[in-house]
Amino acid sequence: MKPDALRGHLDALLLATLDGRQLHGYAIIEELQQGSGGALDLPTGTVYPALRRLERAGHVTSDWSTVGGRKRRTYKLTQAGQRALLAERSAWREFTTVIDGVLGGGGKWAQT
Amino acid sequence: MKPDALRGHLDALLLATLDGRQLHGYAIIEELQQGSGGALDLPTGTVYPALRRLERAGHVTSDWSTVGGRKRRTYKLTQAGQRALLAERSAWREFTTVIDGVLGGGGKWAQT
DNA sequence: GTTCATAAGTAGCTGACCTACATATAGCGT
DNA sequence: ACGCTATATGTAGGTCAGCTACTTATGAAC
Repeated sequence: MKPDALRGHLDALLLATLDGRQLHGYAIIEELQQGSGGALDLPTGTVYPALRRLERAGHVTSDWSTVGGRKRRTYKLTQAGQRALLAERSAWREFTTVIDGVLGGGGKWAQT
Repeated sequence: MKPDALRGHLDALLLATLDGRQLHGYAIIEELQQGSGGALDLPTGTVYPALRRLERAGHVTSDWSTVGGRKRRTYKLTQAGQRALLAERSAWREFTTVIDGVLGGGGKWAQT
């Protein structure tokens, strides 16, 4: 998959990954990798700043913990984040519906 | 719909709109607007440069014509453009499958 | 004669995402 | 002791697609 097709949809992926659980950045990356069958291999330089953005936006909060001597910053959704996730999901549905319409039936075939 | 969710998918829309017919830029914009039920309202500053990009890439060719005293640059797909459209369609399908997986079933529910 | 619809275009900005790098600990092998 | 790999977090800087705003031009309507 071309790397920046994600543009504008990364937040949705992160919020969805954090839905109902607490994860740290590194774990989120692995989770997305596995959950997509290897199709999503997000670099840390993409994910960490994105999580900070989400935190600044109030959609997630973070806490530090130490596991096996290593520091982790674990994130979880806020209530605003939950709401944002719902919004992202419906925006995604609308988006795919529109594009599907053009790509599949918006052209010359359209037989209404 | 948030304006730049399109990033990376505009080419697919333009190629699909031109599939099997010749259109000029202004008509493409209107076509996309109608074909999407008003959801897609692309500014000319987005579409014209994109068409030029596609022409540089060899995916479309353009010819000038004059209708009612107004000059139009009409575009049509090249064979490479046809191939590109097929590629864009399958990339789109893959993309939505991956994101749908994460957004819908990639999280805690995944009950495989 | 000015306003609207049609038609095409450029200039400049923004910012999300990428690439590449820096930092640090634990554990393993040698 | 030393280096390498996996784990874990982060920053600096660049790219470039798409956006905003503007310019140019014709024909029709008023």
